[in-house]
Amino acid sequence: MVSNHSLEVHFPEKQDVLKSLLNQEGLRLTNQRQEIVALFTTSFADEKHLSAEEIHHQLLRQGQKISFSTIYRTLHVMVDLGILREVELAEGKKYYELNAPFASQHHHLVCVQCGEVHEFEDDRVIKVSQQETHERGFSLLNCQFTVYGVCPQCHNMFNSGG
Amino acid sequence: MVSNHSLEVHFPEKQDVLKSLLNQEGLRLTNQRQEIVALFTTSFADEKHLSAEEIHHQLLRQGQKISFSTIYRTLHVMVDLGILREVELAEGKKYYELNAPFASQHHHLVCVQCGEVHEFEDDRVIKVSQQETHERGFSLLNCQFTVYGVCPQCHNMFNSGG
DNA sequence: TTGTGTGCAAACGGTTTGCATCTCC
DNA sequence: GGAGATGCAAACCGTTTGCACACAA
Repeated sequence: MVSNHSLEVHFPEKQDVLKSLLNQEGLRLTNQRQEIVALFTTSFADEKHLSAEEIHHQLLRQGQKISFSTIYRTLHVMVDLGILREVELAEGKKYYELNAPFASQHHHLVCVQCGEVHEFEDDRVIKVSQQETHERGFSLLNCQFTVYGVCPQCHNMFNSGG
Repeated sequence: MVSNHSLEVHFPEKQDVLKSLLNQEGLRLTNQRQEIVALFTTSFADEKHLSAEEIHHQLLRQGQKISFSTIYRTLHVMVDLGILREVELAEGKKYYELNAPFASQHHHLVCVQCGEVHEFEDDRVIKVSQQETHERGFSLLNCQFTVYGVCPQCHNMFNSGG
């Protein structure tokens, strides 16, 4: 059987990019910051929209001890650097995801029953943003488009399960 | 000079609609509920996106004494009845506005500096929502599209004021 | 008259902050 | 060595809730 060692390398170039982005602002690359960002950049992470609590939970499971203050402070730093962006998916808590150009410009379709989140891209959304801001003389910073509905699985549950 | 008495009538038919919507559900029309909904329906209200705190403030200024618990409970009732809907405009607090069909389907352009909110309509946004939900078998409940930018006035302030 | 609505105050949950200690540059 | 980062615990702030009293139907 072939060694899967290559799957386990730590992609040092990613850490270098992160380090120089931080150092440019007089900030430092710490273990905690690395681990938090890694949750968003590892190719095996299928859930890329993370709340502070989910980050805490995942790092604890990996054996990393980290405080909520550090998580919140790191998330702010990453948003300021443009590495992450905040998204509104559910009520009462904030979610974070990789920001463009580190990830594609996309929007979200959320099932209000099970919380499942789909991403999608559509140029029309960007065009409407550009048109509206241009017409009113605004500069465009950001836009959030979130569609709420019920997914097929949850539909079936209600229809068959009573 | 002509009396402006007609401007001051209380549009009793609006209260009747509200009362029957409530009574259908076994709920009651109280003074507090009337006053809260009136903030959204009076034609002179130029700021139609209100938070619980703004509602509290405006009613106090009108000499109405009301508690936050009543405001929050009323907002929930009105959302359940479909009269109001929640919108995400700023961080950390919820805003409410008249819901369709009591108001038009629209979206928001927000200045992140001064908080000014513009409403706009665009069929493309609804079409994208319908297309995405249809493609994935979701039912469409709701969508929120919010564009963030800087308005011309705030631009000028930064450019000229230093 | 009775069940719904209100106000008060306390609880709640996610987030922020002050401070002592630690660590990256 | 010194500025910046961390962890802890307490504070914070918008929101929710339990309970006694008030009021619409």
